[in-house]
Amino acid sequence: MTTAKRSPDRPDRLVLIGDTAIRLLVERGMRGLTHRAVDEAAGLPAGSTSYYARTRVALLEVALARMTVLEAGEFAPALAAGDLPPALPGDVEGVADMAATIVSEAIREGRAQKIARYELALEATRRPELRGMYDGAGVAFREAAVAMVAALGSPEPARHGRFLVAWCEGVMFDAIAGAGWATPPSRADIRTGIAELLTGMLGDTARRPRPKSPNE
Amino acid sequence: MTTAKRSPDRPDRLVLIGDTAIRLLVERGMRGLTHRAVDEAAGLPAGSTSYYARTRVALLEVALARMTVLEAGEFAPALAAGDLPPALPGDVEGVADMAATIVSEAIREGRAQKIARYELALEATRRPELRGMYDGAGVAFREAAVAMVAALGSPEPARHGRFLVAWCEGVMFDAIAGAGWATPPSRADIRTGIAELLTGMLGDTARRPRPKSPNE
DNA sequence: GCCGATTCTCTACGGCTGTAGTGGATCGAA
DNA sequence: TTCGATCCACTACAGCCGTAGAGAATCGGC
Repeated sequence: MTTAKRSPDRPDRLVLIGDTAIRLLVERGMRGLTHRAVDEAAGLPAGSTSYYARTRVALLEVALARMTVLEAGEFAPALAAGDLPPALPGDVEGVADMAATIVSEAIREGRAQKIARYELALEATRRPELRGMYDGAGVAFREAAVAMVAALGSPEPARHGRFLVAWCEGVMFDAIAGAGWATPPSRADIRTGIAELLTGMLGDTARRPRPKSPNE
Repeated sequence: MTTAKRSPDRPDRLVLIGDTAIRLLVERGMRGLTHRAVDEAAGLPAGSTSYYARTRVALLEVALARMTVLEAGEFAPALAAGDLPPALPGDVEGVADMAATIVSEAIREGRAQKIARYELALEATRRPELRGMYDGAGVAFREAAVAMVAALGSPEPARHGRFLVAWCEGVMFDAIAGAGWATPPSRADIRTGIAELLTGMLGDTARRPRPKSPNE
């Protein structure tokens, strides 16, 4: 009942502040994100951001909360459509194809959002208040990965899901903020890479109990 | 001849400033790295950092240069000892073992340094001056990875080397700054994961030319 | 022992930062 | 319509920031 009533036509100020904070984080980094800069960039009256987010950590929380919503919105269609987990025990290619789409788009259209996310991840390293919010944000995505590798027949879905996500994160970081920024991998390369990773995970223990060398 | 002569006993001020800047980057983030903070944290007379690094970007360059030296020092023993590339065409386990050691140590003892590196990578996103220096820093490491997978028999060493490094980076980021910070993977898990990735890479194209589905 | 050049210390300055408080505008209930 | 409460715009303030320059200290050649 404290913040329940708002006129529905006005795009909630906190959303605007959150979006602008994310934009500043991307364009100017953590040093460029200030209360006054948000006011200016968002075209808000001076002091507005300082009112809605009284302290700096509150401002970071607004940005992180907004980013959580944005990221959830990205995966919502795929998750809601029941596409994952694909549930076909051997469909490595299908999973690789879908994951490659996500990663490839994250590198290109989603580049800015990823930079903001990295910035907040680093900040969460030093601010316990942000840690919980950050960790909670990607939990649905990570659980989907675990469910997916489990459906593929992984004998260790927890570890395999975690490493699958880590592979994707590493490719994204390299392409967005790392040395690979100038030559981001093609969607096809990513797809092949994920397929190789999955094949290695499933082939070693699931399909072949132990014999390490191929049969010929 | 401009900066050639220095009394050899004094630990070069720039090294001390660089080390301290890295420490501040880890402990307080980009907003905590300031000329005055370095002076104070390093016990230098007020204004020293501002003299050695006249501008802010100069200070970041000092930190990045120092980090490049530190990281080179870590891999120097292994590289100098001729351990890599191991050069045995099928020695997946050996390579996985060595890489797992590097990653596992980076997560634990090297955690702080990695945080500083991420911080600078993000900054390089916005500062072209830092970009070249950052990209050049890890080039030896990445080339070693390419040489290694080539020695293992990879038909696409460039792509495979890149993705191997990306996998490692992803695992490290997750364990250091991501949601996996509370439960970092064990060295054994990392070793297994790398072995799976390499098996998938080499098995799919090298050992079997084309037939995509298993033969049964 | 002297002196010019280099190396360093210290201080100044305009500008930006986080945060809090004050007073006016707006809204819903009576 | 009146009035209390909420929402918001604006201002104040103490402190820290990057950067530049003036002068002291130190060093090496003579």
